Amino acid sequence: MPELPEVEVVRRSLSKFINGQKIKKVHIFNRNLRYKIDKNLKIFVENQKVISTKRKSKYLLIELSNNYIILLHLGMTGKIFILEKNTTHKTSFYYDNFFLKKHNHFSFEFNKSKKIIYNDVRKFGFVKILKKSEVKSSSHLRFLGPDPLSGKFKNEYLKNKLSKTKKSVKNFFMDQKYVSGIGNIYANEILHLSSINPRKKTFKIKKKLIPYLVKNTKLILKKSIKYGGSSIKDFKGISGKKGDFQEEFKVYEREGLECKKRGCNGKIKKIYISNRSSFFCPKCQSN
DNA sequence: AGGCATGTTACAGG
DNA sequence: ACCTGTAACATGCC
Repeated sequence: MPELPEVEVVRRSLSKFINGQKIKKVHIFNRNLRYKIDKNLKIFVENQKVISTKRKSKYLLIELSNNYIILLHLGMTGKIFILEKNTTHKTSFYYDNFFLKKHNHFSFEFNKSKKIIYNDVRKFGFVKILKKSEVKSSSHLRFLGPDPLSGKFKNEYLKNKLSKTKKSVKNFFMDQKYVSGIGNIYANEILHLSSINPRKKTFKIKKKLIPYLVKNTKLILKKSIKYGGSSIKDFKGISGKKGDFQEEFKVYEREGLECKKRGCNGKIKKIYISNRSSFFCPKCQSN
């Protein structure tokens, strides 16, 4: 499910739900994730209050009152479910339903009728507990480039990096050390909006186009967040709500269909770049 | 049945 | 050193 917009959508609702709350109980159902869940998770987390819920790239960082951080990555299929009983509307429906679901890995209980569950079909996600002071230098966050929605991702930065690498522009946008948070879907969409061929080598990109690339990157990601993220396969927000940005896809998964750009009637093509499916319009992305 | 899938990481080879 | 392709991880969907 999760690239930057989906993780941000999750973060926003999660932070409303858990910030300021004390985690009374941790349950571990299945320790097998990308990294085996640390048995000590319980010890560090139980009886701590949630101070903040932040996002860095595709990672979620839950800050606790004991100066530890829960570092969470959703991998491809990680989901967080909110379970709240005694509410009049839909959330109560999810309560019993999701508790019995397959692929639950762990849960945090705030009180008898309020918990969150981490569920991950493909087990590519992980959860780690780190000292606050060690987070930035951790192997996961250490080499991350700027968040594309931050002020650091601007024309000069992109110009500088694009000129110094020989990758295809699509691989560049998916490379977390240059820009962090963009994956396959949004890389495709950003390049289409910017009329740039995904195979184009970064150093060959016209300098003139760089401000558009920066602008379009931010635009696509923000728009997706506004739509609640993309629900391909089965991404859902934490109380079970679907995102709608997939309706806005201009190229992703649109092989053979007509290009949606105004005045362009090209046919979307699917190719593989570094083994990842890539979609583009040969007519308006011939650059 | 086989190919494909939103992510990350390691390795081989050019 | 940089880049690409391949594979691995685990599971489900078409």
